[in-house]
Order: sequence, then structure tokens, then C-alpha cells
Amino acid sequence: MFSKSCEYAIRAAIYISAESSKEKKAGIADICDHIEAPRHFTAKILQILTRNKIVSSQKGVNGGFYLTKEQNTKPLSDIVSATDGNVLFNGCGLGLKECSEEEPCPLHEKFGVIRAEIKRMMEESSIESMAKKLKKGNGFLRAEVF
Amino acid sequence: MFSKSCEYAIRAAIYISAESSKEKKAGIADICDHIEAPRHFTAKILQILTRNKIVSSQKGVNGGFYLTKEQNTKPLSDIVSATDGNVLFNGCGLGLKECSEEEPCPLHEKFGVIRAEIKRMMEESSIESMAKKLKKGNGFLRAEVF
DNA sequence: ATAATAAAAGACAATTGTGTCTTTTATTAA
DNA sequence: TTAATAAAAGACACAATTGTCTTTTATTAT
Repeated sequence: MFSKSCEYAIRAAIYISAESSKEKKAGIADICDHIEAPRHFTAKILQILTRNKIVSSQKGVNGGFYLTKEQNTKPLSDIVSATDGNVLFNGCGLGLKECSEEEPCPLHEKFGVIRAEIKRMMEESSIESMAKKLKKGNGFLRAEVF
Repeated sequence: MFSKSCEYAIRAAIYISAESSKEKKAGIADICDHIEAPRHFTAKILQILTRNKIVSSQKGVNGGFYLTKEQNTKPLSDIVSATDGNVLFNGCGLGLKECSEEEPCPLHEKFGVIRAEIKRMMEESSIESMAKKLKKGNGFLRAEVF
């Protein structure tokens, strides 16, 4: 469904949000530990998110990634668009460039419904609402090590 | 959502079904013309489908691909499983290996609903029902050239 | 000012997905 | 039985995605 980049991006953003609520900035090493993601690759992805103003970052001592109040309210759909583009939200299920109401693919109608629901799900899920689940202990971003 | 392989596979299967209903076997060149897909790549994908008994093939003169009555009733989900595996139908939206009811990712519940609907959509759509739309002229597998 | 820190950026490597071309095998019409 | 046909199979080639490593830049505590 989503690319690896997107999966890491969402998980990282949620973790950063949770840490931000504790007034902490999160460093890459810390983030990757907690979401079980490859370090340098995730660093790149976070650069995309900062360029798109989805997360904030600060260099230097005591620096790291964090979210402003406004950024916290952003929907996961923004992360998907930034990493994977909008094909998932707009594209044809069978990959046809010219698929439309006038010239639909055989799956057009059914797929349209699904696509709209995916979009709605991601638009309705804010980063902070996801982080909230983490903090309440009924949400995980990696397998727990006991 | 689906891989290119899967998109071509579904489109090819639907076209073969439509031709089959006219008691015709479809050759690769013909198939690729009608679904706008790369020839040799599609040939490979059709090998996967025949190995999985989703389509039938016959070599030699007057040979080609066709569907038996039973194969015609198969759901598109079979094609997805054959080409892309079952990650889309079973996997975690955020790519967590260990995501479960007990240890869910923050998107678990919402994504579960979507995933089930995708699965249902593909299980409820038979190859022949898709081919029917083609034949009725309200379904296309490529941009029409006028 | 300096050293330590941490993100940004760039170069590169490995893997997977996609696509092309050629040879082989099976089938059938003649 | 032979020639023509069409799928199967195998060897590559190219591109995109994913992942690693190193260097640079900005920030801040001292």
C-alpha cells in the first residue's frame, strides 16, 4: 500500500510527536531505535518531511526533530503525499492513465469507493491523535522487547 | 496499490476472458495491443498466471491464452495473490511485522477496516464480471484511439 | 573563539521491480 | 514428417527503491 519510505515517515512522525509532547526533541538515532528503521535512510526521509514543513528540526547541541502545535494537527495524508505522491489518492486501480468516468476501467466504480475511504482515513488521522495512542500504551511503533 | 505486474495481470486476464467468450484464444501480441502493456514482460506475468491455473494456455498453431468456465469465475483477488502475495490483504499498514490485536500500530483499527474492504472488493469481482463490462462497452483496458 | 553536537547533503552500493531480446519446447496444420 | 506457430524459459539491461557511509553545515554550550 505505502512505500517503505512512507511507512518509516509516518512512524517517525508519530514518535516525534509523542516526544514533542514531553517537550523533548528527538534525535535520529533515538527515533530509529524506537521505530525499528534504518538510520541513514530514515534521516533522508526526515529531510523530506522538514522540507515539506511537516516536522521541524534544529541542528546542533540539544537539537533534533520536533513538531509545533500546528504541525501536530496535520493529517497522515500529508505525509503520504510528501513521500509517495498522490497516485494512491487519485490514480486508477488498474494503472490506466486515461481512466475516467467517461472511459472507466472495469474496476473503476468499486475502486473509487475504496480510494475515497483510504483518503478519508488518512485525512482524518492527525499525527497527534496517533501519538496519543502511543502514550496511552495501546499503540506501538515497533515490536516490544521484553 | 498494486504492482505493475499485478495491473498488467488483471488487465490481461480480463481481456482473455472477453476473447474466450467469443471462443477465441488470445495471443500475447494481441493481448498487449489491447491492454497497452509491454510484450515480453506481460508474457512472463502470464506464465505466472498459467502456473497458478488462473489462465490456461496452449502452444503451437492456433494456440494462445484462454479461460475455462471455472477459471472465468475466479476472483481478482487470486490474481493479486499470485503476483503480489498477500501482504496487501493481511499486512500492517505501517509495515510492522509484529502488528496484532495485542500489540497494534496506531493505525491498526482503521486500517483493518480498509484492508477488509479491499479484500472483499477483489474477492467479489470475478474475471468474467469484469469482462462483461468490457463487452457491454462501459469498461476499457486502455485509452481508446479515435 | 572553540569544541561538541546533530541535522543536511552527497556519493555510493545493494536489491527489487520493470522491461527487452533470444533460444527452446510443444503443438498442429499441411 | 515437416514447417509454421505460439507459449515457455532464460539471459540480460535498465530504473527505481531501499539502504549505507562520509563529509559539510549550522547551532549552542563552554
